[in-house]
Amino acid sequence: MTMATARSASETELNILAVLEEHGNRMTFPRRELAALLARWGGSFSAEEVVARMPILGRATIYRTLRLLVDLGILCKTALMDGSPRYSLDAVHHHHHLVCVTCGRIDEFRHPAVERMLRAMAEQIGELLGHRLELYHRCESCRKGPSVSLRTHFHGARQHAPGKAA
Amino acid sequence: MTMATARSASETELNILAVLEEHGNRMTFPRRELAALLARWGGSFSAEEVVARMPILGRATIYRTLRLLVDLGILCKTALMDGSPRYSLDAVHHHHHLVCVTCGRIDEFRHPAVERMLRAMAEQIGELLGHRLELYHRCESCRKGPSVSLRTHFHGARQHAPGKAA
DNA sequence: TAACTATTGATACAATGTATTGACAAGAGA
DNA sequence: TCTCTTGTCAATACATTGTATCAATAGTTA
Repeated sequence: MTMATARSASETELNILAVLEEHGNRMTFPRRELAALLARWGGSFSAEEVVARMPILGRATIYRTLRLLVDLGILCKTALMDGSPRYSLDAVHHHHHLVCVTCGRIDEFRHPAVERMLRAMAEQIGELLGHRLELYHRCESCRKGPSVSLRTHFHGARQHAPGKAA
Repeated sequence: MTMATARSASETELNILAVLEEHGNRMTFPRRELAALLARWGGSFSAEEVVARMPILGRATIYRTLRLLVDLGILCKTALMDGSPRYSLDAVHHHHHLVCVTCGRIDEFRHPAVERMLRAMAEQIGELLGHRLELYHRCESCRKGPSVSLRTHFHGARQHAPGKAA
């Protein structure tokens, strides 16, 4: 299984700014601030967590910028098992997600078995326009240590539950 | 690829009521009404669409009942490519989803390639607690006829787009 | 039938965004 | 360098998709 390799925060920050510029976006104060913040973040985050850490910026600006970064392929928008959205840096270009149900940690991975499956399905379907694959587990530190839960209350409907899936 | 086989609406309705009862739930007016409605629906639907067609019932009741039915494995909650939730009847017990990006039609399927992939990943990860797999395409009728779009405006972030995925 | 309790409906609120709009500032051209 | 155009911002209102609360009610059982 190929896992994403880390990049330094400042390198990531410069990369974000570069991609923004390449696509003809202006280099504004909010975008610089957000690039710096997200590059340093480490792990996954919700939009509101970013809002809380950047009270100088307007909420709408933050949501707009997150969407822009997702569109540019800089961020990934993934769902926890309960469906609530999380953002994370997109290190590898095409990949899938390994999401910890306890702490919300999101790892990117590539695996031949997944690629094989997608090729097989594309052939069956004829026109595969996109896909969504998330695997839920408990990460190493959550399996050991006293698990720090991500949120008090998990709401919404779960996806395929333990007994049904895998 | 194994596709789900249809069941008659009244048969489905009785099945919903039976499962509800088996789990010690009371047979109330809203539940009977919703069982009848959903059994006849055909295709996928949003919670608000159900609310609109059942103005006699309270919104909270409808959301509560949908969640109950998802928990009981009668309904599936799936996401469109833009992330917006859709409900559909769960015909096969363990399955995956083929979602039409144009009309929102959701088909269930099972495929050995997917099962193989899940087994391989479970072995790698050690503890696979759940997964989410959706494949996006355009269904047969949307590929032919003048496509009737599901909603005017698609908002939110897309998942892996054509160029990136598959 | 009475009593017990799950369920309902109304309402408020939470999470996660998008649309609108007037103000402003970044960057292009003179 | 100055101005002008236009993208961008912040504020705000609103949309979508739910959940929490709580008094009233209706299913179920004794």
